[in-house]
Amino acid sequence: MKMISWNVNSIKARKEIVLDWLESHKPDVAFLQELKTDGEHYPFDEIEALGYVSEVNGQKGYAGVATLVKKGIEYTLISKALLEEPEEQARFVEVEIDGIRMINIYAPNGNPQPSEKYDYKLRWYQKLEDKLSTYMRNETPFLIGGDFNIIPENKDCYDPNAWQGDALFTKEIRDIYRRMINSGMVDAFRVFDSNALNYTFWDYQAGAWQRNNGIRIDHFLLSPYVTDRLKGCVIDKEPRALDKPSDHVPVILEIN
DNA sequence: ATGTCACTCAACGAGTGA
Repeated sequence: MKMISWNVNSIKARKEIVLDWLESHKPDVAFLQELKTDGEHYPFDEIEALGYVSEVNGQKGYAGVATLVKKGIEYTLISKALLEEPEEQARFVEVEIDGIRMINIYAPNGNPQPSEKYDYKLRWYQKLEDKLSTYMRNETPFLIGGDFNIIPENKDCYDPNAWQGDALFTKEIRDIYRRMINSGMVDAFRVFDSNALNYTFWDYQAGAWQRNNGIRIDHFLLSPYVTDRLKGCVIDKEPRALDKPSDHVPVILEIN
């Protein structure tokens, strides 16, 4: 099974790029983030024409996530809310396929730090940790993918000094990621490329892409059951070089 | 050279978020 995670930074602005990419790569499941629409501009019809059902958790102009499942694959919608119902920010979709919980997240950015937004990020991640530790304790097979807005380690950014004090790189935030790893979840990308300087995001500003001044903040974490079935995990940098690109690129996960 | 982009609201630019 081929899965992808991609922060598209507006599905309306990125529609053609995303449709073209889906058509050529044909993932079975796609996690999209930062749709920036409540559904009015979500291309349900075009995506269905490519052979996908969309589970959209959207909101107007901000955040928003969608999980696309190829038609013919049986799935169950588990939830579109992490915190409580109804949720004020659309950042979560959970489905189950073949006994595996599949969680699509767009974690809060949290900048500036400190601020109310940073506190919200901490509260949001506390809820996520609670959910995932329950799954680990119960040995529920799961994977979680998306824009974590966490730079896990120094090697996950071009210039660690430039990110000091940023809400993506405080010790407090990196500790959240480390706790998830220490509890037994596996960072799928690092299984195959343990020291590579590969990024998933390059800022639009200051020629960040041309200078390869990027960060790795889009991840797939796997429970032990899913780790045993891991075949591959790669970052596709190609879409970042297109005209009018997203500032993030897709991460591709393959599991048996 | 903080060198960008996409959104909303009520306009034809300012403010916000990333």
